[in-house]
Amino acid sequence: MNPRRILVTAALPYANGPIHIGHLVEYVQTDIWVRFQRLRGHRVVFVCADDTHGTAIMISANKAGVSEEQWIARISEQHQRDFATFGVDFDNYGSTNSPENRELCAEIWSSLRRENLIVEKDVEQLYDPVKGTFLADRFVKGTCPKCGAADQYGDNCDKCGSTYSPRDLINPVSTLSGAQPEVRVATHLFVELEQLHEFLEQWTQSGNHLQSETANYLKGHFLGDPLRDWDVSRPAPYFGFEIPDSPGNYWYVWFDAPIGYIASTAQWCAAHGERLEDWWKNPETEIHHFIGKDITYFHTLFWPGMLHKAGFQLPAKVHIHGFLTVNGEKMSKSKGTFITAETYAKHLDPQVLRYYFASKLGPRLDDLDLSFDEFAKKIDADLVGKVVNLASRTAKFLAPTGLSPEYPDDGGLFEYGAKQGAEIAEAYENCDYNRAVRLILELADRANPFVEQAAPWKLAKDPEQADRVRDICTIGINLYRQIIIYLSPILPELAGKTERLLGTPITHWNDASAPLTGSSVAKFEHLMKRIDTKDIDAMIEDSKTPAAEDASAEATAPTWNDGPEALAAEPLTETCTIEDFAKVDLRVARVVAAESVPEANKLLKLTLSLGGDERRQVFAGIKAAYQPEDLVGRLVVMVANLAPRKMRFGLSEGMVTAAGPGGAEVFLLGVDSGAQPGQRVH
RNA sequence: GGGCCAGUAGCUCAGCGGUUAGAGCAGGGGACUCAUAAUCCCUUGGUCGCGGGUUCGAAUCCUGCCUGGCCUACCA
Repeated sequence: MNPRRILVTAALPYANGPIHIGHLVEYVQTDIWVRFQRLRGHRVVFVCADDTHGTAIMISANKAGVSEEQWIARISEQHQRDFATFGVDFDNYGSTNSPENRELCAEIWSSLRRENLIVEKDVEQLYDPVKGTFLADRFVKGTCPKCGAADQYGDNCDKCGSTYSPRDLINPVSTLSGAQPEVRVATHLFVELEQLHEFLEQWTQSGNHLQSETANYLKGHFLGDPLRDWDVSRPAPYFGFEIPDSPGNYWYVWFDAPIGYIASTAQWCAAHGERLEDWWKNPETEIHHFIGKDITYFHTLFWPGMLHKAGFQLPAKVHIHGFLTVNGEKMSKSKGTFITAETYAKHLDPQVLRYYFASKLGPRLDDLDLSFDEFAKKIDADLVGKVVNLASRTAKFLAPTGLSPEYPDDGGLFEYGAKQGAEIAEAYENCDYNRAVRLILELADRANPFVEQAAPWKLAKDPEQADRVRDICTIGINLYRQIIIYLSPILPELAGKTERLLGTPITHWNDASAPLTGSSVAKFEHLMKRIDTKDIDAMIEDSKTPAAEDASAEATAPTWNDGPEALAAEPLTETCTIEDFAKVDLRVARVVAAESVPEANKLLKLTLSLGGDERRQVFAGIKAAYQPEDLVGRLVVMVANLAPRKMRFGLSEGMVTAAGPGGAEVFLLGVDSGAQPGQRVH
C-alpha cells in the first residue's frame, strides 16, 4: 500500500471554558484515527488550535479582570494540559490569535474580494450605550412579545417557543451592563454565498465527502433555496482581527476560526521545514476534519466555499459526530454529570474513557451515551478480565525463560487474528470503532479458552514439561500482543506498557501478523486497574455545582434538601434597625491580586479594586478554601468602611464577606454578573 | 409542522432477502485456582415496536402507524 499523506484536524475548542468529557468524544475519536493511520504507515499531521476571538471571549476576560490576551493564554495552557492527559497528541496546537492566522485570513479575504464575493450592507443592531458595544442576541434579555414571559433571551422564548428579533422584546436589557439597548446602524460585510451554490451542491452531494445524513440535511435545509449572504464582519469593539481594507470592522469569529486549521499547519511546517503548499494546496494530500454536528453548517458550506475560491485543497471528508449524553441525559451541572477533563482525571484513568468511547463510536452522527454502570462493566470485563488477563496469566511463566525460539503450533489462532486485521483496519478507517472493538474482543474470547485448556500452571509443576509450558505461554502472550497492537490506537498507554513487558516496540500494524519469538520477558507488573465505583461517585460529587449556577436546572424544578444544622450552629442575633445596617458600607469589589501569606496559616493577602484607582489591601482568612489564582478577577462583597487594622503582615483595610463555619468550609459571597466594582450593597 | 436516525433477549448491541435469530454483559448451574473474586464449560431468556404489502421465502425490501432521540421551524 502506498503511504498516504493525510492532514487531520479536530474542531478548535473555544477559549471560553475548560475541556469537558463531551469535548473529549471528538478529540479522542480523532486521535484514535490519527494513531491508526500512523500505525498503518501513512504520513499524518494532526493539528488543532484554540478558537480565541469574539464577544464571548471579551466578556469572559473582562469578568476575570484580565486582558483578552492573558485570558486566552491561560485557557490555552489548560486545554493543552487536558488534551495531553487524555493522550490526544497534536503535532501542533496553535491559536486563531496568531500572526500566521492573521496573514492567512488576509490572503483568503483578498481572494474573496477578487472574486467579487463581498458586499456591504447596513445592519440594524442593538447597541449597549454603557459598554459601548453592539450586542449579539444572546446578550439581550427582556419580556417575550408573544406570551409576556419575563427574562427571555433576545432571539427566542423558552416559555412559548416563539422566535423574534431582539428589537421586539419588551423592556430589553443588556445582560452586560443592565442598560437599555438602543438600535444603531452599522455597515457589515457579507459573502454572497449564492454565487457558490452550484459548486456547493456538487461538492456536498457527491464524492463521499460527507455522511449521507449530512448531505441530506444540507440539501433539505439550505441548498433547496438561494443561499443567504453570510455576515462576516463585526464592528469595533471586537476581539479579533481588523479587516485590512475595512477599518473599524473585524472578521467575525467564524471567518477566522477554520482558517486557524491552516495557520496551525503553517506553524508546524515552519517548525519542521515543510511547505504549507504541500499540505493545503496539493491534491495528493487528504484533508480530514472531525467536528461535532453543531458546527456542520460552517464546515460544509462556508468553509468549502472559502477554500474553493481561495485556491486551497478541499477536505476529503468532514467526519461529523453527535453529542455526549451522560446516563441518558444531557450533561448537567447540578446532577454532577457536567464533568471536566480535569475532574475526570483526578478520579479515574483517562485511557479507559478512550476505550469506552471507542466501544460506542460509530460512523454515524448519533449521540453517544456514557452510562457509568456500563462503563465500569466494560472496563472490568473487557480490558481487565479478558485482555490484560491474558498477559497476567502467562507472562510470569515466561520471565525466567523468555519466549520459545520458534512460534509453536497454536491451532491457527494467531493466523486467524492476523487475518482479522484487514477487517479491523477497515472498521477503523471508516470510524466504525465499535465494530473494530467487537472484532478485537472476539480474539480475546478465543485466546482465553486456549490458555484455559492448555493449563500451563498444571504443567509447570512438572519440570519435564518446561518446554511445553514455555510454548503455551509464548502463544498466549503473542495472542495478547496481537490484540494490543490492534487496540493501540485506542490505548496507547497500555500499548507502551506492553512494549516494555516484551522489550519490543510496536511500530506497525503488520506487527500483528508476525509473532515474537526468542525474546525475553520482563517481570510482570499490573497493566490496568479495575474501576472502583466509589471513584465514579466521588467524581460526580466533585462535579456538582449549586443548582443556581445551572441555567437548565431552573427549568427542571430542583429539589432542595437544606437541613437546620447551619442555623442551629449560629442562631439569629437580635433585631437591628435599618440605620444600624446602613452603618456598614458593603461594596462590590474586584479581586485584582491575591497571594498567599507564607508565614500565616489561614491568610491570603488580597488587593481589591473599588473601580478606578481605588484599591484596598485586605487580609482574608480563606487560605484553606481558595487558591489565590482562582480569586483573581472575581467580584466579591467587602466591608469597605471597616476601621483599618494593623496585622503582623501589614495593614488590612476592610474585610471580605463569606459564609461557612471556617477552615476549608468558607464560601465567598458572589455577585451576579452586571454589578460593577464600587457599587454599594443595599 | 418539516427532516434524519433508531426501536432485535433484563442491559449494550450484531445480523440488513435464504436453513430452527446471534454476541458480550447480567441471571442460573458446574469446573478451575495461573491470573486484578480474573478464567473456562453448560444453561435460562426474544411471536426481531405494531398493522398491511412485495416475495417461494422478511428482523432484513416497500408502506402506514406508534414510541424514543437528534436536528430544524424561515438565526447561523
